[in-house]
Amino acid sequence: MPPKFKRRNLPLLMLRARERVLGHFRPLLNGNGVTEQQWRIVRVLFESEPLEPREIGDLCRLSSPSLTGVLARMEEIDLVSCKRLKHDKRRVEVSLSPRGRALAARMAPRIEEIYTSLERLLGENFCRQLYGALDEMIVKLEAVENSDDG
Amino acid sequence: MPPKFKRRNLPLLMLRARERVLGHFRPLLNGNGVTEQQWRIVRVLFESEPLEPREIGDLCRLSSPSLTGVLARMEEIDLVSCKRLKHDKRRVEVSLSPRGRALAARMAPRIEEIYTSLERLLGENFCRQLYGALDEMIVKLEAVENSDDG
DNA sequence: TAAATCTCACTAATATATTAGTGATCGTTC
DNA sequence: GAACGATCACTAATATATTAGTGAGATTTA
Repeated sequence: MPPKFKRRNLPLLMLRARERVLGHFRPLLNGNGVTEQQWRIVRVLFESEPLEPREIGDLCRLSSPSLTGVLARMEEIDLVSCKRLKHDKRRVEVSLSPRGRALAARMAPRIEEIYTSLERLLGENFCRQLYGALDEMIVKLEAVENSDDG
Repeated sequence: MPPKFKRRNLPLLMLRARERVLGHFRPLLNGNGVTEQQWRIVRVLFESEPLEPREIGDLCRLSSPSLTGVLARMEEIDLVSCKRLKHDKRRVEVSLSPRGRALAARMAPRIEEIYTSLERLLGENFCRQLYGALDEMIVKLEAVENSDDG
């Protein structure tokens, strides 16, 4: 029985690889009571605060509808605080709460440890090339998305 | 303000790259009324039929709970048929329906076209190395998952 | 062969993803 | 400055993801 597809399923292959990577972080995230998506947000806010939902969505690849729920839950468990801008009532400003900031500070070194172990498993050179390849993919496959603007 | 993390968010980077790839397939999938997950299943069944849920879950990286719903919906819209095995009533056998098989046959060449255009955008050599790198990651990061068996 | 164990699909509950659409608000144009 | 178009967060509806747990049914063990 010859294969009916010449190419392997690339999105599936990328999903598999990503699952493996996430598998190394998941215990830490679960142990600290944050989901993967919540951690993405905590992480970007820890680097630069405050941010607006639209910016967070772009940085963390979360759609606007997803973001609405995620931010609501994060505010619920006191990870972030959201306040509407006075000069533009459409917009919202999101910041880490003290608890969220403490969580980020506490988790950061553990996260780095995991990256160190990943680099040991994969090799530093491999990792460098991997990041480069992913960046290159994102740039080269980006144009097509925006080509149906007009 | 120095960065607080030495490493970039690798799962996020992989998600971004995967999103770009999927962006090229999504119009075709949506146009044919199948979700990404449903297409993964149709595709593996088109290559080798029949399969059991557990096998499909492993091949397509769908958890058992997700699979239950996805397969139910696929049976609902007549893409697959599920029948329980006589000699082992725990197990189920999933096959493509005639309609599912026709869909796969009709979509296959369009899928290949998209891969061709991706290869043109990224370069054949790049793609070959990409597949290799992802395979390597999956193997090298696999051991750790199974190391907490005992 | 009865009990303990294991496998399998499935349920339950909550969190996200995806697609389409909406209302309030802002900037621009006339 | 009122109509217009654009932006923004948000809602609604459906599909998946994740984690924990269950019960029927097969397999192993005692």
